[in-house]
Amino acid sequence: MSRKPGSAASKPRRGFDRERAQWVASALTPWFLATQRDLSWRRTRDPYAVWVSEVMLQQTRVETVERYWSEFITRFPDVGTLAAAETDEVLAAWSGLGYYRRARLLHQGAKLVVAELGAQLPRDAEGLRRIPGIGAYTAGAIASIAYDQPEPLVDGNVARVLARFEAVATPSEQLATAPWLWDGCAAILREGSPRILGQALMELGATVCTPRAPRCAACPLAEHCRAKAAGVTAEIPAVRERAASPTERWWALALMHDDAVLLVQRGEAGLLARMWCLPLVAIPEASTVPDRTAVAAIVMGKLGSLRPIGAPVVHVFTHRRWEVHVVVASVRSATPLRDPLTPQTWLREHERPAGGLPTLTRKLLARVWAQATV
DNA sequence: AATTCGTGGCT
DNA sequence: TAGCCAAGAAT
Repeated sequence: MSRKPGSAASKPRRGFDRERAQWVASALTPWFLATQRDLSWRRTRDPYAVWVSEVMLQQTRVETVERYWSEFITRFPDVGTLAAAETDEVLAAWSGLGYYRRARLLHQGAKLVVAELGAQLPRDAEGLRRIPGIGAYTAGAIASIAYDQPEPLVDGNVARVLARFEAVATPSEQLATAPWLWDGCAAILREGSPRILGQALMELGATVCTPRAPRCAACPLAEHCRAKAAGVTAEIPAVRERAASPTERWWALALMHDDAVLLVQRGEAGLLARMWCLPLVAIPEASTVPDRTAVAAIVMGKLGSLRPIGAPVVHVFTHRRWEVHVVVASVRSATPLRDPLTPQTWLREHERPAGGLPTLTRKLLARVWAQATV
């Protein structure tokens, strides 16, 4: 067989032969059935509930999702209820989970399923893939877990497990889309119960074949693991260096009126989209004292003292670090903002807004109420 | 293809 | 402590 130099075919052979896939399936199945964690969403096969769990689990730890999933399912028990809900209700239920766009895409997806699919989730990955918020991984996860279909799913866990098992040093940023991984995963799922094997691959990556300090002594695949045999487990997958996240500095205005503080709803796009927050004013370079002119550009009426309180609240996002200095000022008007279109609400201590309240705002409010009672 | 999007726990 | 990283998707 002739092969063009440099083509994919000239690369070292990768992936699974049938025999190797069979062995993985036979080793993984009893291991998973004996050792799997008791997770809330594993007690249902309702495709909608599985869908919600998979979206919540995107880039989010199992322990965190355990605090949200049951309550969300209770509040929105089926796709119709979710589709009929207001965006702010959904964001309220998602508050603290992060990556809030997931909640909005899930909501959009529910609306699409109700409006166009008769409130029934597609059973195949291709159909699932067309729903907002469902990418290649989530489509495979729903198809395999909820419907027991041999549709491959490659998340960070599966990629790491299979890359190590085959000793393939694919760079981590390419793993999610590497065809040999998807083919290999599909080959394994075909050799047993996709519902069990898909979760087993992830469970192994999450609890045994961990990024650092993998517990190879407890691994059911260790016997035929090529990374272990070659002593290269620690080098797979290859990690890339990431740029340091810049620090941005803000004044957060705690505008007080009758023991209430003003919250504003952020814009529809970008960081913390549509979430409630204190009004923020960017702090110019080298500035240390609240700038009355900058505040007056946002707030109408006479401003009394602008009183900075406490040390700055530091909040770290994925690639941004915020240093937020809370500044308290009393206002006469109940509508103090210059922009009348900015959605606003007054909040007293122990109250919650009707909508999304991100962790950053919780931190800022804690600071406000702490000083208010002094 | 590289960026953008939260949060919390761990080392 | 400061970074690392987790059941990714969209653009």
